[in-house]
Amino acid sequence: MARKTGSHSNITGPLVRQAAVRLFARHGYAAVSMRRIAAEVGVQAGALYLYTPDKQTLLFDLMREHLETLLQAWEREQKPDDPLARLEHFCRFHIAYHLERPESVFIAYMELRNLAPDNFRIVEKLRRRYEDALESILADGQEAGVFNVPDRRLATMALIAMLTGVNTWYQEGGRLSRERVADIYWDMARGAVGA
Amino acid sequence: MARKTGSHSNITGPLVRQAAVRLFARHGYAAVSMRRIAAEVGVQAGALYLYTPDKQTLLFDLMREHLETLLQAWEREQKPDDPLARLEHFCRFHIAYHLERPESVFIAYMELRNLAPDNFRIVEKLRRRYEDALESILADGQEAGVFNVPDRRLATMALIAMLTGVNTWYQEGGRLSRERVADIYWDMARGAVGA
DNA sequence: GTCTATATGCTGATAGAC
DNA sequence: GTCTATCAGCATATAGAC
Repeated sequence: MARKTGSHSNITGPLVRQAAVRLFARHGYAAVSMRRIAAEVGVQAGALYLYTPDKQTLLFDLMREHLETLLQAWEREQKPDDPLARLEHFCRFHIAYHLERPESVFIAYMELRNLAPDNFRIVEKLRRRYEDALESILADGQEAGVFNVPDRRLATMALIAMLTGVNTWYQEGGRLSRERVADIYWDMARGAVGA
Repeated sequence: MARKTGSHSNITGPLVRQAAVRLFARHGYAAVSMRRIAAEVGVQAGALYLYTPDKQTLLFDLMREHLETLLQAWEREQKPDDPLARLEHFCRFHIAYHLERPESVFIAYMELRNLAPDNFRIVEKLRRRYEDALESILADGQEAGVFNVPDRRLATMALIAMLTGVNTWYQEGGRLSRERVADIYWDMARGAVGA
């Protein structure tokens, strides 16, 4: 059995990404130095470049991974047939998934302007794919006569903004449980699409 | 008549703030240097310190002024008596006001984490006053039996997130006019509160 | 795989000439 | 009111020892 004595490549790499997520979310990409990320991990700054070619790529990888994981999680979900039930399912999934990883969500929304143009295009395409998942639910419900949505694209953007907004104020152990929050938001979402 | 020949104190000051708004909105507070702001204005970096004691105060002043102007504008509005009409009025005011100054709105939402703690508290108090304006409309409508809102605070946050979200996708001269967007969003807001 | 040392350059802010 | 020059510090990234 080969044992990589003293080798931490499979440990330090994830630690670097975790530290970067925490620090980027708290202080912003531009305000966080590679030195600070290294200090959080417990290595020197130079060692970071074993795990990422540069700071920009580190940010891009975090955002891309976040969105790809989100899309995979959504695609794996068992979806109901009924449009109304599917919309409810989406709302509850969205809130639960986003409350579970607030730091990655925050970065994915706040650091878009710090992406290099090529990276920005890729990330935007992934985000659009997620938005389209909701939009197709609205389209089906509209066709079935269950929803009343004058503009599907606007309704999509409005609902996602509303649902993601939970992340800006929700506090663990606060006045309301996640379950209760999801109940209330689903109620408002249903009303918003005229169902 | 005293003429301040060569004096630009009443011109350069506003130019500095305008340049800071544009650059902070586009690249983020932490990513913009005082030198770059100065270059945008057409002066040297040292001259900026005639108009602001430091970079942090410049950011704080921009955010405070934005929120104070928003609050003043809202307080000056003629409000209808009927709760439903008042909610519609708030929705249309919010969208119109925010679409009119997207850069200041962006900064006020994105740069909170770059405020010094004392400044943060002041800005948060101003924001809360604006949120409370909506919350009191919801309270009145709930009492009058016009709305069906299980949690007023949540509904407030949900509606503001939905309405402000317009700023993230709206493009001047795009597919829809501001008027049409406001119509559609008001429709969704009304549905969300069960009216 | 991690370290120290270092290059190259930009940062916020100040001093003093004009 | 604006300029130039400058301080002290920190940035990203790389080179080479161990």
